[in-house]
Amino acid sequence: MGVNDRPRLLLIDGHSMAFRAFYALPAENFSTSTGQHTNAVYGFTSMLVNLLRDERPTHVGVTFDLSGGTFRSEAYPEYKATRSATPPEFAGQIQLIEQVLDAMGIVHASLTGYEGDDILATWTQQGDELGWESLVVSGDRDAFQLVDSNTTVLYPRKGVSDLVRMDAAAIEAKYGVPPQRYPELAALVGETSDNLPGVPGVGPKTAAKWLSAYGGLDELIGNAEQIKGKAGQSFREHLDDVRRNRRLNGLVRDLPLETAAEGLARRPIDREAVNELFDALEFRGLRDRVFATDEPDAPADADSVTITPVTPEPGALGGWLAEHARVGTGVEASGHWGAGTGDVSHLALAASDGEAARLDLGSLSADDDNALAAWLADPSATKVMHDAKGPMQAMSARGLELAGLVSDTQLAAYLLRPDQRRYELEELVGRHLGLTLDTGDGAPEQAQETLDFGDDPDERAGTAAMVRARAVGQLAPALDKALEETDQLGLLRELEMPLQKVLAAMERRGIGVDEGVFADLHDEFDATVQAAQAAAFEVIGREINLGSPKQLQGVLFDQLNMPRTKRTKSGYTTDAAALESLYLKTGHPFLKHLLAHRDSIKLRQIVDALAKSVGDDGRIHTTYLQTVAGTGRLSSTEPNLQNIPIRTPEGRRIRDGFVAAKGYEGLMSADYSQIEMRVMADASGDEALIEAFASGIDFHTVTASHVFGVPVESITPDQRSSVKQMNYGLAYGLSAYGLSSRLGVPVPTARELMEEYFKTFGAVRDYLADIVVQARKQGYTQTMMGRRRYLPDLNSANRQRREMAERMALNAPIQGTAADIIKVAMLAVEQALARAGLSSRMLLQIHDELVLEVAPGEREQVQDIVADAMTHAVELKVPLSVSFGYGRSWNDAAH
DNA sequence: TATGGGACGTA
DNA sequence: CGTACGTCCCATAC
Repeated sequence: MGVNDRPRLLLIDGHSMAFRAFYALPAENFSTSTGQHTNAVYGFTSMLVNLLRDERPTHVGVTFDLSGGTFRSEAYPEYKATRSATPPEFAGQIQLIEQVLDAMGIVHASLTGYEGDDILATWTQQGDELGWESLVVSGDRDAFQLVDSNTTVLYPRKGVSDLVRMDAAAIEAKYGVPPQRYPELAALVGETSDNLPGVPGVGPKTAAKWLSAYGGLDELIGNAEQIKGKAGQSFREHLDDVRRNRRLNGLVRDLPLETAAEGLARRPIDREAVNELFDALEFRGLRDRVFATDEPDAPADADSVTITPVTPEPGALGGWLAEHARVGTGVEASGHWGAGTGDVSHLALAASDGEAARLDLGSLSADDDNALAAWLADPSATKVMHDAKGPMQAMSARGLELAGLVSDTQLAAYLLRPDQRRYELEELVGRHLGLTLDTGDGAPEQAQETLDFGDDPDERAGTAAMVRARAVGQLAPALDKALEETDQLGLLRELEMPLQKVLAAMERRGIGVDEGVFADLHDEFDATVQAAQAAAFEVIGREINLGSPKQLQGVLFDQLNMPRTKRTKSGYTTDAAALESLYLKTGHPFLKHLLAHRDSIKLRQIVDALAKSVGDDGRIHTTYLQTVAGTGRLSSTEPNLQNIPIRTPEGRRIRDGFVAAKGYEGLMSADYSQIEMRVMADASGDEALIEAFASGIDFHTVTASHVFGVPVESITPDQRSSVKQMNYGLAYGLSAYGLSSRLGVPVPTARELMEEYFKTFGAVRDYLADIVVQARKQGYTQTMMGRRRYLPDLNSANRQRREMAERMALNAPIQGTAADIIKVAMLAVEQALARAGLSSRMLLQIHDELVLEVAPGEREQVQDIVADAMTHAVELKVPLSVSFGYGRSWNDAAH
């Protein structure tokens, strides 16, 4: 339990500590992207975590005040009446703190008519009666009256982390009275913050002297006449105030509470809830500190993942695999991987019967080596892994083929909760199996009971790897079940698992580059950067860092006195749109040079990053992330090949650097036309929209013709452009305000356009509205293929968060269905190319586009295959249309 | 030395 | 005051 066996009660005055945290941390530095301030939540939680870590309480309770009066304000309306209104940044943070406490399994309480302090006092009293030790954390000095030999107050000296221990001796030393007399002293002196005036001319020193001399307040009052001097006179004149103060500052110790002290025992943290909440609060570092408080005392009722380690004799591996590793074997690879390659040094295998082996791939006998390779390649010997794509690359680089991988627990966990930031095996095992994962480096006394991790670091790593392999093996069926229950098992097995293999292949292939192009572009962009910078310096007569928003603001708004732009968290924006508008207003040449500098330096940076990422094989190998996008999209990293410039002519030239390499004849680009609008047409069943797609006429023109009620031929470029913005904005929850700022027209004009649009495509409006209604009711959105996204904020009391969630809800099924569709198409392309025996291959996916490297003479066949795969990936109420481009480089393949 | 914000590239 | 991402740089806190 702790150093002694006595239960230890930690009681926190929630409001007072939340306020301290609020003023200790700058609100402007703590807010979510939705605008909710979180400084008090962060500070409070951080303090709580430190207390749990340092004080090791067995029981924890937090109290809050309720708005509205208490028996004190009832008796004395002026009580706390001078307190200024809570700052708007504090709004909502108490509720968030309560959510944090709920997720952490900590009881919190409040009671109508009473203050949080009264609840603290009641719990302390109960603890006292049970012979427990209490720690009361409060920034309110009234709490000092609770101090006795069992109870210590932790009083914040500065901020929320610097808490001073106020025990009886400390209070006596500071105030000259024992703790139980502290409220008597306070009654004499008064408490400004509570608006309780004391006796004028009487400070803590005099008050302490009197109380000591007479032995208490009652005795002092009884002898009021005897007190000499001005102070004595003042005291006699303010006796009623003193009596009132004493009545009000006495804490109530016998409240009828829902949860008594015994009910405050620490409970395990709800990791899922913490993750979800901290995701929403955009807390990162704090999460692990919170989880760390869960560990030390938790394993009591949490079993560990266990294994029976075995070491097959040389030559006996085949036999062991045949006997034990038949189905559902957990596999954990050790090694390194990335950029489409890697190496694996060890494999830990955990059979479903609990036997586990760890194999050093460098020292296997020839027989065992063959047996392992055959087992890995055997599709009927099913395996499960966690985050398998990297290890797949590493195995592949060793010439090992992996077949029969039936689940990846990271992918499965992603489908269950796509908005999670991390999918660590430890957490999944805790959440879905209620087990802990002993890794051998923590809680050794626990581990010893089940497993001997040994002293040798290699041996410990080996045991940990086998445990992880076993954990994966146990986790997979649990996740399967959860996916089954949400109708997403097919997504895992038929879509994400096969796609993982395809992505691995694409990463391995990489894309060919012409490094000379990048070198030339670097020089060219660099020259522009230098020229623009020199010109900019010339204009303002000094040299600054043009990349520093702060220095830029100094030049624009102080030196040049330009009108202020839109506010950011720390100053005024200097983004391109703002600079453009400043240029329109002022015509100042500095802005022109600055914008040119921005453009060129960004392009140079992109080119340099690409040049640096070219591998030894002269190709760039991105890594696709399959579990990060909340909607089901892929993302691309190191380098990100999904954001290579295309909009400007200069940027587009970077695509000249991506080329078909030796043995291939060209790059083919295939992209879906307006796939999201087609998804919307299908999902909404809107006849006009379906008809628009069926007509075969340019989509934006034909929708514009519907909206404006004029023939296609008379649609002006402006009209087409407006409706195009509208078409694109629809899937994002565009508002009239947003549309107006994009079109550069007044809000009413934008609103009219929207109304006209929805009059024309009424079913689209109904569909979009229904998505939100359904999602709010169910708690999640769904794509055509059943991919879910949970959006708890749809029911948030915070309008900003709620509306943000509504836009996410609108977008998720549309973007997500488009993502599902291209994933299906990718599987079909990969399979059809292989089946046709072609050497051409798929290299990149950019959300609605596929890039392929085409072998000589295969162009036509490849295009047919890709067209068929993409257009028939799914059957919609409208045709899926794909446009193709072809050329030596990615730029030449534009269409 | 890590972290967050601002800015900006893509679909 | 449309969604979904990743990366760079600077400024700030540690």
